[in-house]
Formats: sequence, C-alpha cells, structure tokens
Amino acid sequence: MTEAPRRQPTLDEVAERAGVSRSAASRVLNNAPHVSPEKRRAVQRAIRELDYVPHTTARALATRQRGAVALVIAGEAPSIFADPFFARVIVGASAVLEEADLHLMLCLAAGDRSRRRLAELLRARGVDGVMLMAVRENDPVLRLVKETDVPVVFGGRPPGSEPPWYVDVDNVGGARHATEHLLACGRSRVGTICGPPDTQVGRARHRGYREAMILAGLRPVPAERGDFTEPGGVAAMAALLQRQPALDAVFAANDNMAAGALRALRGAGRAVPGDVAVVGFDDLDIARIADPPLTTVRQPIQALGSEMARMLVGLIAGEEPSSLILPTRLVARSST
Amino acid sequence: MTEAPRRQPTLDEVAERAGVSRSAASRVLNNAPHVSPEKRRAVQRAIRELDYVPHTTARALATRQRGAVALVIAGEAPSIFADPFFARVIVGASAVLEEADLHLMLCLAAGDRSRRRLAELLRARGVDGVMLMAVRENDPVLRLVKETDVPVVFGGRPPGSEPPWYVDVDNVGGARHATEHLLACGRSRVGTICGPPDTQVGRARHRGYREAMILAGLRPVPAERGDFTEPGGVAAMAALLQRQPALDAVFAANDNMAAGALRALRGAGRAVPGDVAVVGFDDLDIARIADPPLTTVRQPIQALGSEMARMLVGLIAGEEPSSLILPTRLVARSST
DNA sequence: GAGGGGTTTGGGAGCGCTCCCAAATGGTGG
DNA sequence: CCACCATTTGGGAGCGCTCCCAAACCCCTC
Repeated sequence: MTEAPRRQPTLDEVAERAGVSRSAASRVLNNAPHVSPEKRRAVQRAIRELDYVPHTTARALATRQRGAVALVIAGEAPSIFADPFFARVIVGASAVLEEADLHLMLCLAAGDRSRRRLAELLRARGVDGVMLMAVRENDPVLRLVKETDVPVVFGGRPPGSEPPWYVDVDNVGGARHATEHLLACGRSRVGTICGPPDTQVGRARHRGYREAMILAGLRPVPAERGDFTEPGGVAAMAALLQRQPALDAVFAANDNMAAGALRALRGAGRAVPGDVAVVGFDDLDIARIADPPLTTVRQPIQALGSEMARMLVGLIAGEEPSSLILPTRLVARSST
Repeated sequence: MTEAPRRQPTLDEVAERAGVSRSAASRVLNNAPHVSPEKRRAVQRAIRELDYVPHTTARALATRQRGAVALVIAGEAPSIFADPFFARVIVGASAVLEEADLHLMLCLAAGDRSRRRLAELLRARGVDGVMLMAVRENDPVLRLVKETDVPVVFGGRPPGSEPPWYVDVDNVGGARHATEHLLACGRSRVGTICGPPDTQVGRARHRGYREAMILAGLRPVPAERGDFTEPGGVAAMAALLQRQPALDAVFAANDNMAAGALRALRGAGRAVPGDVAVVGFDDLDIARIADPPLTTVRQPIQALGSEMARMLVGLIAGEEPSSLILPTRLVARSST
C-alpha cells in the first residue's frame, strides 16, 4: 500500500534485460533445451534481479492447463463438510498436490447454485482434475462429472455405481474384522447399529457384519438403523436393547454412534465391556476420549486423501492407474 | 471419453452464429449496455444453442482478476488443519463466496515449500484476496502477506500484532463470562487450564479468566498450562488438583481440555459438578457428548468464516470495511 | 435538408505466456 | 573452402477474452 503500484515484471522484460529473445527466456523458464549456457545464465540472473514470477494465468491460457485441481464434496448440505473426516483427507491430499505443484480448490457442491458453479468450473476448464467425495445415489453431480473431460477420482464409491477411478476404504473387511473380534472375545449375541442404507459406507459396513456372523454360523441380528450421529447412536442402542435384551455385543458402524451406544448402555445399567462389548468404526478422537475408550476400526483417512491425489496426478499425466481399496486396522481398547 | 474431443465453443463462434461482432457478444455476456435488444436476443440464443461457457482463464487474463480467493492456514504443521474448527469456518465462508461468485483455494501453508508456493500464488496474482488463519507470532507468512498487494483478511489476530483487517471472536469476553458463571454458581476457588501462551487465543482466554477473578475481588489461581488437547487437559487437571486440592471449579480454555479435566476429575474421585464445576470453550461436539455434558462458551465459528469472506469480498470491491469481533454465548449444561 | 446530439457497432490492440517454424549460426567432412 | 547437418535463435501467431476508440447510425431540431 505504501509503494507505487509497480507492475510485476513480464517475461519480455526479463528477456530484454538478459539481452535475449522472449522465446529463449521462456525456454530457460521451463528449462527446455536449445539454449546456450551463457544465455541461460543471463536469463537466470535477470529473473533473480527483477524478482520475476511467471504469471500463472497467462501460462494457463497458453498451455491450456490450470495448475489446480478441485476437491468436490457433494453431499446434500454444505454442512456435511463439518465432519472432521474431510479435513484429514485434505491434509493427505494437499501434501501430494504440493509435490506435484498443483493448487487445491475446494467446492462444497450441495444445492443447485453450487452445482451450477461446479458445472461452469468444469466446462470452462477451471481445473485440471477433480477429486469427488460424499456422492449419494443418483446425485446430480454424477451427471456433471460424466460430461466433463477432465479426469475425476472418486473417494469412496457412490451407492449403485462403480466409478472408473476411485480410492475407497475396505469397509466390508473392516466391519467383518470388528465383528469377528467381538466373536473372538467370546460374544455370540452380537447386534449392530448400521448407518443410513442409502450410503455406500452404511451398506458396506452392514454387509461386513453379516458376513462375519454367517461365516461364524450365527444368525445376524436385524440391524437398528442410525444416522452416524451420537444421539442417533443413543436412540438406536436403546431400541436394540429393547428388541434384543440378551445382547452381549454391538458393532456400531461409526464411532459417533458407538459413543452414543455407550451412553445408552450406561443409562440402561449395562456395564461395558462387562455386560455388552462395543466396537466402533473410524477411530476418530471421540473413540479415544469415550468412556471406556472404544475398540474401533481405524481407517486410513489421510492416506485416502493422498492416494486420491496421487491417482489424480497420474491421470492428469496421462497414466492409467487402477482403483484402490485401502485396508483398515482394528484398534483394541477397553470397550471389548 | 466416448465422444470426439470437441472443443468448447469460443466467444467468436457465438458472435459469428449470432451474426454480430465479438465485442457485441462480449457486451451481452457481461450484460453491458450499448447492445440493441435484437442483437442481445440473438447472442443469447447462440449462447444457448452452442452451450457456450466463457473461458475463465482467458477472462482472468484480460480483466486481471482471478475470480478466486485463498484460505490460508498457516500453523506449524499441515495437520493443524485436522482441527474441525477450520471445516466449519469453510462452511461459513464458502456460502458467502458462492454468492459473490468467487472460488475458494485452500492452502495449508506450513513448511518452507508450501510457503514458497503461497508466495508465488500471491505474486503471480493467482488469487484476488486471502483469508489467513492460525498465524503464529513471527510467522514467516506475515512477511509474505505484507508484501502482497491483494487484500488480506485475518481470522483471529496473530499474537503481537494487530492486522489492518481481521475478524476475531471475543475470547476475552467469553472467558470472563465463563468464569463469572462459575462464580455465580457459588464457586470461589476457581482455577483455570490455559492454552499455549504463544497463541492469541490462549492468551486472550486466560486474560478473560483473570479479569473476572479480579473484578470479583478474588485472587486468580496460577494457571495450569495445557496444549488444547484432551490428554493435555487430563495432565493439567491432575497437576492443578495436586497444587490446589481445595478447588471447586475449573475454567478450561477449550472443550478438549475440559473433557480431559472431566476425565481426570473422575479419576481423582471428584464429582462433577458436585465437587468441582467445569466450563469449557468452543462448544464442539465433544462438549455435548462429554459426561456430564459440558457447560461451555459457544463461539460462532461458521459466522467467523462468513464474516471473513464478506469482509474480503468488500475489500476486493474497493470498500473499506472495519474489523469485527464476534460475540460468544455461554451454553449452560450439566457440568456446572 | 444539413447539422448536431446520442447511441450502436465492430475492428484492433492488448493481457503474458507458449510453441511452431524459418533463419542464423557453428562445426564437420570431403 | 564450400557444402551439409545439427543446434540455437528470435519472430510471430496464437490461447480466448475485454475494452478502447473511431466509424456508422439514428433521430431530432433548426
């Protein structure tokens, strides 16, 4: 504000100062061949002296690539993004993107207006690629990304479709392990609090539970449905207890609901893990803080982000990566 | 992938189809005056028929504005972003930005490399403005934003400096209210678990506590220092109890530490709120889930985001907004 | 019917970069 | 010493848009 609004120097000015042509300067900038060592040095000096920084937008226009990718959170309301899950995905992704010198745009694409903006962003080639998460069944965003010709990597699979490129977490396997763990602890009347059935995560974790039960020769208990929130977990656990009073273990499809279950069990006078063992899923902070600390299935959230980014960078570079399912790991604590 | 790689139509093509000049088409696009109604209609029809979308990058180059702003999280490690706080700021900000038709870039500017990239982004005019958060004392990022000529809005104030434009939360007032609430509950031996003193938030909340004590004619108890984490809260509470066994209330500078305090108190056999009342700060999920649910100071996180965005949009438009301190609100639950 | 005001209109010159291509340069072999 | 090939070099034409400006146009008024 104090100084004159001095313009940023342009490549022409660099070239002039170095006594070479703009083309030569451009070659040095992109360290392309066909520049004599002396000229190269001269240009480098000029760049340093003028404190030159290439104008990204101009470069983007000329090369037809933007140097940025978008992370799109579909969901039904922008507030879905408040889930700490996404923040950790971003931490993972941004490290990889930084390596590839790509910037990250964040689009909370809930609602018509933001979807229209996303559509424009894609059509106008505002980004070189997209990472897409929290897509629901028949989400209108699916049409948008189908029409675009920039590469799209999904995080998780939307229910009812198998995108060409995705990174997902082994929800089925994780849920199966969690249930098997309960069985291995000597429990046999294992119930489950499942997630909303219109989410792929909800479905997959429920399936893992059923698989484990059937494999063990037990009859799956009808699931009580939660909404991935703690209060939802309280309500579901209460209902489950009423329906199956003899329950000796519960697999909850995420930690929030497991924490709710803990609270409901305490309210009902059942000891954990004495009377009822509880396993959650996610291994968020709440699992460690819960009382008793929750045994849970840790999913590699940050790795999900970094792998998505890696895959996208590969696609942009013209490679043909293959989709990925990341393993989960059971973390045993005192709730079992 | 199935279709030919048909190029997006350009404005020239629109103009040609509408039988007008490129200039006229451009005017219609930006609905500028000096276009006859018929031509306007013709252009609009051509746009619709060709499914034309203006090329953002070209426009950016011509107008010298990018149509995007950056949210920069300074911090010392990228993982600071995993704090759910930022996610809610983003939810607030992105709604306002969407209204202003600005895109959001996210920069986790910890470490030299990412700071260099940020510097380039600013110098190369990759964004029209910046929202800046989690800046530490003497953070190198301060120099970067001082040198840039795009507007910068701070979220919170970095310790030791008063930025020209900021949105902050009334941490002092909130902490004072929290402490006064404890006093109003009939407590008098009120201790505090404070945050790291090199954060503005830590300092401000500690100050609010001291103000309330002094105003009430009481001697502030020397604070026990935590690090804003739950385990940190456990340790601090244990230390505090040892030092001040007669304590009957604690103000913790955030909910995580308050939850830790709860756990430590339970471990020490003190009833909450019977023996010791506890107040936290933030009103995150954990406050509601804690046992007993925490009385806490709610800060308007989403509003922080939206107000930052609003201020930035104003600055970009050439206005001269004034900085803002958002009020907090005490939420009474069962820990007091 | 010529002169004057205002409003359209379209050509052209950018914005700052990349990249193609033709010309210049330099080193080699016959 | 010249022809010939491989490099290096710089001019110029984009990329797709905005915006200035001069020319064209329209409608009055005198």
